[in-house]
Amino acid sequence: MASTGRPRAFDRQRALAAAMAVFWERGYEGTSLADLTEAMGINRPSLYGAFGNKEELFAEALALYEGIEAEQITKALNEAPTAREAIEATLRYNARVYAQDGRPRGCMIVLSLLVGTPESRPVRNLLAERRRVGEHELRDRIARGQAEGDVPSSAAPRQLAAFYTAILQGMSITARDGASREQLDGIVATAMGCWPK
Amino acid sequence: MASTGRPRAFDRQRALAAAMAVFWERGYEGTSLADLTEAMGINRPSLYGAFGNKEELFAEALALYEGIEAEQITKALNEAPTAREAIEATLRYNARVYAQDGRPRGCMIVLSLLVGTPESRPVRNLLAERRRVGEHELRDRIARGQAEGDVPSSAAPRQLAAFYTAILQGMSITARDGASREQLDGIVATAMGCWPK
DNA sequence: GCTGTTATTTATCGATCGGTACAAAAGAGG
DNA sequence: CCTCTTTTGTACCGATCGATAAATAACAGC
Repeated sequence: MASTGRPRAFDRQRALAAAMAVFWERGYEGTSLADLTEAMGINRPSLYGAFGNKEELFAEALALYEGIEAEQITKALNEAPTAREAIEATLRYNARVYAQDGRPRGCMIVLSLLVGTPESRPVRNLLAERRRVGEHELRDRIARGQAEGDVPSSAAPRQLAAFYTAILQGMSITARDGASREQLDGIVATAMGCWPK
Repeated sequence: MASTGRPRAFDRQRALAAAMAVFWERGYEGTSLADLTEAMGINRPSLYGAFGNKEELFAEALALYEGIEAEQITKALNEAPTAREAIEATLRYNARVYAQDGRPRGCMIVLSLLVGTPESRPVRNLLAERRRVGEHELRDRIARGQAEGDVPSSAAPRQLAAFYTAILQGMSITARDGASREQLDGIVATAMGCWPK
């Protein structure tokens, strides 16, 4: 309801997308306010006025990232007829985008901040929580497959989800280390060999 | 041959071990010179005199870390009679130490610095190289198993090594996120299901 | 045109960053 | 004792960190 006042001179969403790209590439602690304002094309007070502070801007950039990625992941998870195909499609999709040109390699949620200063603890917690949610989505899909009969009743959805989550995290690091899509696909192929029979 | 001059008043190896602990816990960029000197119990000029600078100190701390870990890993890899047992022993060992109390969780080589500023690129390259070496050791052990006949000739050592490396990296993140040894062992158990038959 | 509100630019703020200059101190060799 | 060498503690360097104060500019409503 802020129809009054001087109108914002920049596209808030474009600026946010630029911030997301920098955080994704350099991580939370590796990104300075100077990096952000330069990439976003705005001055510091404009950033603070529109986004609060560095931490809030990161949280919003992360939400944008998830919003962009969620569509395809959700599609891969839900549209496949069996849990196994759903998990494999999710892994294959990530193998593709993690090594894609024109964007930072690997997953922003996994790579942005794993260790750091006590001051950045809230950001680490935020990211850990998002990882936990992702793992839960895998688990729910596997449990659904079990309920629908395409996953053996002897399988342990929680354990399988933890395993495929670890694989996705390892793939993010491997992608940052320069692995090609083919190499990531090789990891996916091997990982799918663990599916319960 | 520096028998002359004022003798060093601190234990260099103890100070290095303290630096290693801080780098391991907070990562390279998350650790400040103030953090280091406080943990090491020395003043700044002593640190620079004994270790060069932050980057060289990190490299030496990393070498110490590898030296400590290498013994058990090498033992696990070489003493098992088959490649499968060797890989599983390595994974089990890491599952145990990653979640062990009294030390930072996860692997220092994996977690210390994955993304960051352009200035820290040399450190990232150093860590990526160490990860590559670790992967190569797994590969060599699998290839040896193939030569010795306990691994199917149809198996792909390179692909298997990439897979188990990804698992170890994912386990490091999972451990940092608070996973118990039992949870990590569950991942190991699932991952061993991918072993070629 | 005037008022109220918000965004803009410029110029900082105090704190911390990694890294050192300098002089006093502690040993070895003479 | 004196000299040489290295380490020590103190105090500080310029640069950068995240974040703001203050003044000006651009709009809406009246």
